[in-house]
This record gives sequence, C-alpha cells and structure tokens, in this order.
Amino acid sequence: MLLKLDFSSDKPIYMQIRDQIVLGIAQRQLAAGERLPTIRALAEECGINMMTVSKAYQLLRQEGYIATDRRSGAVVSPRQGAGPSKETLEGLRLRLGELRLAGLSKEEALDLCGRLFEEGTE
Amino acid sequence: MLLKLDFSSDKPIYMQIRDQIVLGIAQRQLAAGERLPTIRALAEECGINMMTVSKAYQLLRQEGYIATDRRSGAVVSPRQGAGPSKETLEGLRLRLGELRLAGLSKEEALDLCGRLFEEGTE
Amino acid sequence: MLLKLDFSSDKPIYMQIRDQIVLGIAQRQLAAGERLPTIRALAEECGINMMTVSKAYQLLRQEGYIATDRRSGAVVSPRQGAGPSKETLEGLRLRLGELRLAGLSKEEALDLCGRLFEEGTE
Amino acid sequence: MLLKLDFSSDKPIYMQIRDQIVLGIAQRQLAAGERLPTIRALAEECGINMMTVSKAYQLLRQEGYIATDRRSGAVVSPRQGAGPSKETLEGLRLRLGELRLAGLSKEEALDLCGRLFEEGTE
DNA sequence: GTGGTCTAGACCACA
DNA sequence: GTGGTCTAGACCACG
Repeated sequence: MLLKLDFSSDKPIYMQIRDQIVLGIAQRQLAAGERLPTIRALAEECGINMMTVSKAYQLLRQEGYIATDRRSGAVVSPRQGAGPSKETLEGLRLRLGELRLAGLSKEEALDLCGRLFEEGTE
Repeated sequence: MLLKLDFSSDKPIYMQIRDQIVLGIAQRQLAAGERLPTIRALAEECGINMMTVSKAYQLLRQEGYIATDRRSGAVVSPRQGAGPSKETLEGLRLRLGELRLAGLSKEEALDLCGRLFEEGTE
Repeated sequence: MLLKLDFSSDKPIYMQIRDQIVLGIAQRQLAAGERLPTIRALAEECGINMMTVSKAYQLLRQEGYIATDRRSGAVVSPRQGAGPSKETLEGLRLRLGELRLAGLSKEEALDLCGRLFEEGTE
Repeated sequence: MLLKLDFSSDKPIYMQIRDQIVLGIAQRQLAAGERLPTIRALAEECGINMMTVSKAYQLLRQEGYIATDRRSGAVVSPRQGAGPSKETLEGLRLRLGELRLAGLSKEEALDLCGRLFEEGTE
C-alpha cells in the first residue's frame, strides 16, 4: 500500500491520505482488522509531518473507517454499514452530472461505474 | 435556478457555485445558450463578494461549461470537451469506493447511480 | 467572557477551552448568534498557540455548539436540540454516582443539580 | 462486576476502570468491604497491562474509594471523604450545561438526574 | 484579515 | 514505542 501524494495539489495532503486509504480499503488492498502503519512510520515514508498523518487518521476514525486501539495503533475497522453519507451522495451526484455533460449516455455511465466499483475485487 | 450556499461548509463558496451550476446544466435547469446572471447580480443576490462569483465563472469557463460573450455576458456553452476529466473520474472512483464500504452491493450502487444520473431529465 | 486556563492540568488546553465555551453558552454569557473572538485574538489573549484554539473551535463545531461562517468567523450556533449526547449522559451518571458516594441524599443531590442547572440564568 | 473497556475510546483505560469501579460501588454492585480482584487477575481478564490496572487502583485509593489491606488486597472502603470533590462539581456543572444546551428544561433535567442517581438502588 | 494547512521540532501520557 | 498535545513560526486559499 503505497501512497502517492501531490504536494502541489489543491487538495490538502491529509485529505489525499484519507481518500487513498478509503480507496485502499474499498479495493481490498487493506483488509478489515489489518494494522495501518504508525503515524511516525507513514510520515517518514512520505516525507511529511506527523501531524499531517495524524489529522488524516483522526478523520478516518471519525468516519468509522479505522479504529485506533490504544494498545496497538490504528487498524482497519470492520465498518458498520450505516449507509452512504450525505457527502458521498452529493459528490456522486455531481460526478454523474459531469459525466453526462461529458457526453456519456446512461449506459456508458453505468458501465463505467460498474467497472470502477469492482476495481480491486476481481 | 436558485443557489443554496452553505457558508459554514468545508467547501469554498466559489466551488459550491461552480458545482451547483454544473449540476443545473446537467439537470436541464439551465439550457445551452441561456444567459447566466451577471457577476454583480449574483453576488448581491447571495450576499457574497463579487470576487467569489468571478472566480466561479472563471473556473466554469476554463472547464468549458460556460462561455463569456462580449455582448451578453456569460452563457451556457452548447458543447463541452469530449470525455470525462481526470478529476471527474477520480472523484467518481472515490465515491463508488465509499458506497461499497457503506455496504451497498454492485446492483444497489448501479441502481443508485442510474437514478442520480437521470435526475432532472424525466 | 474570560477564559481561565490551567496549564498544569491533566485536561488538554483545547478541551478546557471547549468546556468553558460550552458553559459560557449554557450560562448565557455567550448569546446565540454572537461572534466568538478570532482564533488569533483568543490565542494571543491566552498566551497560547493558534492551533490549540483552532482545535477547540473545530471540536465545538463538530458538536454543533458553534458555526464558522467563512466570511465572518465563528459564531454561537442556535443549536439544534438533538437531545443529550452519549458522553453527556455517561459523564452525568458518573458524577451523580460520585455525589452519592460523597454522602449526599437524593434530595441534596437534586437540589445541587437544580442550582447548577440554573447558574447564570437568574 | 464485569468491566467493559473501549480500547478505541478517547478516555484512558485506567480511567475507564476507575470510573466503572466508582459506578459499581455507587450502584451497590460492589459492597463496602468487598474484595476487588487482584491486579494480576484483572489485567489478565481484560487483556491489558498490569501497570494500567495498578494505576487505576492507585487513583481509587487516593480518592478514598478503596483501601489496600496488606492481607486481603484491595477492598472497597466503607466510607469516603465528606462532600463532593472539586472535580465532581466541575464535571457536574459542565454536564448540566450540556443538558440545557441539548434543549432540556429544568424539570426534565432534574427528572433525568433523579433516575440516574437511583440507578442500581431500587 | 480570516481560518486552514503544514513544518520541525518537543514533551508527555499511556500501555 | 505509541499516539496526543503543544509550540513558534510559515504559507496559502478564501473572501
């Protein structure tokens, strides 16, 4: 599980970390129960500050994607399927609108979504 | 076409404007060739700074969603660039991953996508 | 509204700030809609770092006690009465248990609670 | 008397132990004079470090909730110091403030306090 | 001018 | 050794 950070991006680094870890879990590169790297290790690996990683982990914990056991660090949470969040739905709606404006038909869009949904599963 | 701005949101106001206009076009509330409000009018209507609206319009122009006509101001562009942008795909992939982690099956996810894609068309 | 911070306390500074602001709102020293000091101002006033104040404000926002308008800073939120949180109830239960072990009768305890509840209202 | 520890909680484990034992005494699940499990036994039962349990017991002793007898280990102290501590009062004031901000009337709050105070007694 | 983000350290509580 | 907290700066996006 390697993170690719874009330091010149508009998106904050901690959010890039958050997004990539969420994707990593969704695509089964990170299994439920698996331990994440320690804050220090990940910070060093990426050449960034501890606090930036800490912020990403904090966010992931709030969202229920990971849990941090006081004894052994952060682990991927089994995740209680509480349904998609408002942010998820809003973001999805926007991206689908962009797809339509890019000229895709409904069939093409759904085909694309199907492939993206299954990425990392096959 | 009314904008709903959330001033306490994490998302910058200019981006909220951009997103809602894109969605408005996709959902046919804004037709190709239709004129958008002037920067000044929209700024006053929403109680925000003109610079903020200007930034949103500039972004929309760069992305090809609107064109700025010298005589009639900003109008909805009849045709956008072919194919979804990298940002659109990345965002879509992320949101679909979140859907999966929220417990949706592929069928449920595609059903949801289909409904969101068609919003405002029927 | 003056904050009293105990730098040698076990309780983190940002949490002391959070607690005192919550109490300030409850006791009507801070009215709904009122603007809080800017992060910089409060940090300077208390002789602490910006980030510490920022963390407190972030926490208060998450809990719904304040809202930060992108245009004008942080204001006291009208607060949607969603009922007491799990933490509130747990904390209350613990403190009432301590009261009992301190020898208070139910009447004495309720009398004390009534007075504390009304503090700053009369 | 079973302890329920939340390893991903914000609250330190030793404090969770302390709080639950205090509540256990207040709710008569632990009678005055009763023996607590040995440090080693409790640590093993909960899968935690002995140092953590030791810290909790030490805290409870300082607060007068338990006494350490040379022969029989830790026993519930028959009588605690008179009057609620400063921490108890501060915590109670905060939680009552939160109750008010959660929308409870004085009557509702006192009713709730009454029920929590009597828990485990009836 | 505002809050948000980030750095490069440091100290401490926890386990 | 772990994460949590804090500092004293800095830069930047936003409005």
